[in-house]
Amino acid sequence: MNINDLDYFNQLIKQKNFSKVAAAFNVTQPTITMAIKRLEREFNTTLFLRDRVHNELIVTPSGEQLAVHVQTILSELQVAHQELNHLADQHMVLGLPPIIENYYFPKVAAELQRQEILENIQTLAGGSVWLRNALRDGQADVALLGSTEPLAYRTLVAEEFDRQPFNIFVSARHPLATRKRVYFSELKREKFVLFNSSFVHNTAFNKLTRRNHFRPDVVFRATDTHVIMNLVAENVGVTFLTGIVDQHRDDVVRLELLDDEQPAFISSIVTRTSHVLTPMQQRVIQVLRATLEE
Amino acid sequence: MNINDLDYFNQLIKQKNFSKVAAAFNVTQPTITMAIKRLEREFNTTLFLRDRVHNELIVTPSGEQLAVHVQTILSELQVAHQELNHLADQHMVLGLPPIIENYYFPKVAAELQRQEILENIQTLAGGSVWLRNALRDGQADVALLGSTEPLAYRTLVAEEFDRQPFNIFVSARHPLATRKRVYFSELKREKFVLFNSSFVHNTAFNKLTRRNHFRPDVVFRATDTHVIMNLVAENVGVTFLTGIVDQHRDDVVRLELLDDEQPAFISSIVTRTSHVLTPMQQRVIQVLRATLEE
DNA sequence: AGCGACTATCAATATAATTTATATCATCGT
DNA sequence: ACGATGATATAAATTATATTGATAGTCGCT
Repeated sequence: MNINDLDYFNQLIKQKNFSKVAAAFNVTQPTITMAIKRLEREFNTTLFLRDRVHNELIVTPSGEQLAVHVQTILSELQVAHQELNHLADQHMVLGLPPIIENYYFPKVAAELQRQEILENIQTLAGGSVWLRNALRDGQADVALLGSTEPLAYRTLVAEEFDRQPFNIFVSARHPLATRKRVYFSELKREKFVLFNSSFVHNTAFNKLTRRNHFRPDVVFRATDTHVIMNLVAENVGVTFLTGIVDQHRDDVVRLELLDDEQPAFISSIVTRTSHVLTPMQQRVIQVLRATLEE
Repeated sequence: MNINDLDYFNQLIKQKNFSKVAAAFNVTQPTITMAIKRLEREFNTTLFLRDRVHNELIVTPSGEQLAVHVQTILSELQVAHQELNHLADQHMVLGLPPIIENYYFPKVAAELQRQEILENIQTLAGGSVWLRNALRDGQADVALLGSTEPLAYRTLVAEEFDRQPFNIFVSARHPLATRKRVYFSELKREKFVLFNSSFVHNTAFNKLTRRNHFRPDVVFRATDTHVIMNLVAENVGVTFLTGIVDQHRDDVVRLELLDDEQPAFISSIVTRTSHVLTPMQQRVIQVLRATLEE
């Protein structure tokens, strides 16, 4: 059996049209016909019903079932390709969401540099949700991810290294600036400056607004903490961030939340279950652990 | 890329000898050489180091990494083959450990027969541990499994339908027969008649003996409840079983355990995550649910 | 009836895998 | 040092397999 046939099959499941699949792979239409025939013979079953009456291609239960396996086979191959590329180049790709890159990574980088392995690390930036997929697809080998629940995915191994409460940040000129702690419900009338939706902050924030039954007035969304903090300082709105962000400014005040059952910002070191760590990668992970879990 | 090449590669990882792999597949040795070359070109890397000095084949890190993926790919294909076979034959294979077959399945079978789908079900007997692997490898499509902990495996979905405490059964002539409840520690000096090690009962039993710091005197092990019960009735020893076993005899007395934190016999309906249920299979599972979860 | 959108069939051709035969390389025994 | 042995590699010939190009079949639509 040839991987090509699986590729063709996979596309046919999606496109449901032999000719279009052929075009997509730059081969002629009979090629696809033959490929599917080969698979049908190999598995001794019918995978598609060519319904000429309604002019549509119907996937049989066998076809549906095979499609599931073919998917994992193809993605497994894709991951293998990427992993072996990284191995050949002697580098590893470390996924880092901006917040973690800003507030945890400097410490790590210093140690990695001391051990002369920083040069072997390529970082990949992106929101935690996006990075989780990149990790699954083999684009990244290791990632530091934020989440509001402990990460539990089939294909990933996560090791929690920190858990931070979320805080509210307001301008020093804001009425709440004299407080140390607030209930989330006290923020019903506030304007918010927040991260955009690729950040876990939003999951947590949404949980809290839903629990407190209000629709927040979000006046701006950004992807950069400093932009958000500057807006907060200008009293454009208040924000919702972890305590780990920059606190070295006197024009912004941090307030703790008094609510019970607050969501937490959980940071984890995550790898694929299928990933075999090289000695270099093991050292990197050990540095991550040693530096982050303290 | 050809699946054959992956097969050859997989064997070579295990056997570390080109000629032997060739022999195993009934092909000539250059075939293997070429197959590995193709893979090395495809992945643009070296998979094996041919160490002629020490006359051994060394797997490179890339080789190790690829091996992991090749394994899952091949097993995925194997599962696909079996599943499609079952689909074509319009049957499903239901894994049943003997205890569950005896004490839960009769009810289920009656209902399945009423719905005329019993004929489509092939049962596969075996211990819960063995059946778990059979399910993973595609030999079974659905299984009812016993366990002492909730089942949580990457590739399997489990749905608990019952949880039973374990009980002690003694002969009516036994000194403890007048009691209703005992502590497990009171059984230190007893002789035991038990199931053999392919049953989860053992896991639970061992937990209790360890917790109570004693080495049980096991005088006999069997695979059949009735054999065990007959021996207990004859006062050969006492036994440790779930309460669901046959209680319609007056020569044996059931005692509950008074211990805190007792292990439980958890019964679950288990399927593969990758398995697509046909309408027939869905009906079967619905019958299982309806009959068992009540 | 004829056209358009699909899929199947088949002989010819192109591509790829396997075999057969032989070469290379390192080791071991004498 | 020499030849035998066990292992993998190489190259040409052979065999097997995939793809193409041309064409035919089927159905709906107008």
